[in-house]
Amino acid sequence: MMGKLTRQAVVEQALEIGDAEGLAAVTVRRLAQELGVTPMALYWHFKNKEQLTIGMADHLVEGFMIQEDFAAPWREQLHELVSGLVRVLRRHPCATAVLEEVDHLAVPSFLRVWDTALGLAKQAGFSYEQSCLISKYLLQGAIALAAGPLNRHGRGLTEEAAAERLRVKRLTLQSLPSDLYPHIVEMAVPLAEGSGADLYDTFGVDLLVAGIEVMAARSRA
Amino acid sequence: MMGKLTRQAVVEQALEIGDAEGLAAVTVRRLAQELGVTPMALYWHFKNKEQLTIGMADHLVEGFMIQEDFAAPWREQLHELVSGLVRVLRRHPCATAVLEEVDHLAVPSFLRVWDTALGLAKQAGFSYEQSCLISKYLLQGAIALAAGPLNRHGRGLTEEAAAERLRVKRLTLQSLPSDLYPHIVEMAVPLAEGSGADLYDTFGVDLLVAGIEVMAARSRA
DNA sequence: ACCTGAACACCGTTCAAGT
DNA sequence: ACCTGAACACCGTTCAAGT
Repeated sequence: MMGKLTRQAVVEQALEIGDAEGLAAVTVRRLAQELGVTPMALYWHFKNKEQLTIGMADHLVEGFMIQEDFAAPWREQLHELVSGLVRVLRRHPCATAVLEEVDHLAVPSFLRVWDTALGLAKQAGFSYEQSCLISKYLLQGAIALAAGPLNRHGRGLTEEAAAERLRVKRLTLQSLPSDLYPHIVEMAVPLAEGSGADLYDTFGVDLLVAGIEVMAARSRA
Repeated sequence: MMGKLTRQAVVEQALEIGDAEGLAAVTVRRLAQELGVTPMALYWHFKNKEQLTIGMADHLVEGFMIQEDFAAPWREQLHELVSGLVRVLRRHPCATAVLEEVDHLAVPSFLRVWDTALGLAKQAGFSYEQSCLISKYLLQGAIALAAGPLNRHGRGLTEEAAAERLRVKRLTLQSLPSDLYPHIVEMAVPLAEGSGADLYDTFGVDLLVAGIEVMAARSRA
C-alpha cells in the first residue's frame, strides 16, 4: 500500500484479496484501489489481466522445489513431490482457483515442478509415454486434492464462523429428500465434517502414488 | 431460437455457447440475444446467473445413472460409475468448467451420483468415514480426469485447426529453455500429443480405482 | 404468467496525455 | 519510465411497467 508499485507487490495484493474474498473479487479496479493507484497503472506492469493471473499462479508455486534425493526409491520421491505441492497450494485458499484458470504452460514455476516429475518418472524406468501420463495424473491429482473439501470457499474465517458453516452444511445434507439421497442423508454428519484436511490430503496422495505403482506393476508384467 | 422460452431451452443454449466458445462466453446478455429475447426475460426463469449455471451442471449429469449390478464386485461397480461419469462429462467441452464453478451440493443429478457412490462403498464394507473419503476421491477424480489434457479449451474445432493447435503446443514446449526444463523439452512430442483421450481416461480411472483398492487392503490389514 | 425498457453499479481495456 | 483521465464496450441485476 505504501511501498513502490511493483509486479511483486501487485501479485501479493491480488493473492491477499483472492484468499480473503475469492478469486472473483480480484478485479483490476479493486486491486488498484487497494494499492492506492489508478486502474490503468497496473497495465504498465502487466499486459492484461491474464498475465496478472499467471503472475499469481507463478508466485504460488514459486519457492517450492524438492531436493532430489537420489538415494530414495522413485516411489518416495514422487510421493514427496506431490505431497509438497499439495502443501504449498493449501497455504492459499485461492490457489486452486488460480491454477484452474490459467494455462499451466505459461507458469514457469509450475513447469519446473512438471519437469521434475517427468525426470523422476523417466529415471524410474518408465517410457516417454508412460512418464507423460504419470506426471499429468500426479500434478492434476495434486491440484484436485488441494481443491478438496477443506477450503472450497476458504476465507480467512474465524473459529466461530467455521463452526457455523459446518452446521449449515450438515443441516443442508440432512434436509435433503431421503428417498432420493438415502445414503447422503444417512451419512450427513461424517460428510459435512470431512474427517480433517490433513487426513484427506495424506490419504489422497497415498491413493495417487499407490495407483501409479499398480499401473506400473501391471504394464511391466 | 424459435420455440418457447423455457428453462430447458435456455440451459441447452447456454451449453451450446459454452461448448463452442468457453464458459466465459456464456453471458446473460449474449444468451438472451441468441434466444431472440431481452436479457431480463431470463430472470423470470432463473433467480440469477448462479442458478442458471447450476441448471447447466444439472443438465450435464442428468440422464447418467448406472444400473446397480449387485452381482458384480464393488470394485467393478465403482469402476463403472467413475468411467461412466467421465464419459458423460467428455460429451461437453465446457462440462468441467461448469462443475468447477458451482457448488456440487446444489446440483441434484450430481447428488444422485454421489449417493450411488456412497451406497456402493458402504455396501462394500467400508466404514462411514471411509465411504465419505472414497466417494469424494472418486468423484473429484472423475472431474479432474474429464478436465484433462484433451479439451482444455475444447471448442468444436475442425480437424485442421486441431492439428495446428497441436503443432503450436509442441513448438511451445520445444522452444522452452532446455537448461531449466530439460525433460519437458526432451519429451515435447509425446507431451503435446498426449497419447489420446481414450487411453488417458481409461488409465486414469484404473489408477483411481486401483488406488482405492490398495487403501482398502491396507486399512483392513 | 411472462416479457420489456430504462437505469445502476460494476467490469477490462485503449489511447492520448501528463511528469 | 511510470502514472493519470476520459472514454468505450461490455457485465449482472433491480424495478416499474406493459400485455
